[in-house]
Amino acid sequence: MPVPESEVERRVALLSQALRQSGMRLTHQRLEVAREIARSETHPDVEAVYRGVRNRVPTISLDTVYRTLAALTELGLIKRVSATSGPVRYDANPIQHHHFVCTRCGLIRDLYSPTLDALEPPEESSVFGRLESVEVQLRGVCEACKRKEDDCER
Amino acid sequence: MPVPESEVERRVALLSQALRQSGMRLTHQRLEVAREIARSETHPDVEAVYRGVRNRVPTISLDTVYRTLAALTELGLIKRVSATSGPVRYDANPIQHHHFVCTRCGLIRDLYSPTLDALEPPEESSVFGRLESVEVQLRGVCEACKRKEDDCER
DNA sequence: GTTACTGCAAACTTTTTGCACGACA
DNA sequence: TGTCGTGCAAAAAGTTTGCAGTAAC
Repeated sequence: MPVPESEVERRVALLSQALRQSGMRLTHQRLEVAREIARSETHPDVEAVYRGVRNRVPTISLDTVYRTLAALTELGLIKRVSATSGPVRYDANPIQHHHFVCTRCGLIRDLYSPTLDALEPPEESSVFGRLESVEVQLRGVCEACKRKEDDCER
Repeated sequence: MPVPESEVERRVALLSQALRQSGMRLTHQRLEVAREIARSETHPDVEAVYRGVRNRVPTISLDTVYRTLAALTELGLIKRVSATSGPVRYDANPIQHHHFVCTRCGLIRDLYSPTLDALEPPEESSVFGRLESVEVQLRGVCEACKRKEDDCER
């Protein structure tokens, strides 16, 4: 089931307005990238967005899609599904735990919480397939990055 | 605070035993990669594991570290922190929601749940920094991949 | 008319793969 | 001894950057 056209346009309007307000120019390319991602339900990667937009803007470059998605993410208008960018990172801690992830620098800290461990996945999630684990990700800005932000504002 | 040496050795023993049981050979390189990741608290990427192991096995190659970590992940002994590997994927759905992620094929499905939305992050998580969002990730094997597995077992 | 944005090309980073030699069981 | 694993090298995949022309405001 696709996102209804009215909802798509509502999202595009939000994205457009936010781009404007942040001082960025609302170019044809950015508008169409925004429309493509607003319409998507499949959590596309950059390449997939590029393919979609090219149907309407055949001359757009992959770089522009990268730059636009990065800008929208920076403004908090869209999100990366994986919390961190860059290389894959591993975790060998076999004890049940959760993560705090800094969206600025990628810092990851373990979080132990019996309350979170006890979390019951909703009934309906079984339609997706066989569940193997539940992980809660707290996303935010770590202390170090907070200090850096404060320093810059002075 | 480092992982206590006794806990490290316990984890290494678990990893070694599991490697053996799966029919893989327990080489010097694999043992040291296992030790390095068991000891780590920082959710290292492949490069960082490589640097650590090289102190003890100067001739090990980066490829071997890649292959060993991939094998340990495949066996479910360690986990990637980001649910999916491969290119970064985006989400433009502004409505609060959570994700089901297939650990085999990377499929991501949105999950709406007022119960999960209402989740209160534990008090102590505020020491990490400023919290901005909470996302619950259900990980497992999607219906399509389950079918593929069943087909192979016949 | 300015200034920011785009497309192109090249560079860089991260990850994967083919192959011959060496090591584990 | 046979087979699996390793290191090397090269390639592939994903992402970033500098620059000159172009378009938004």
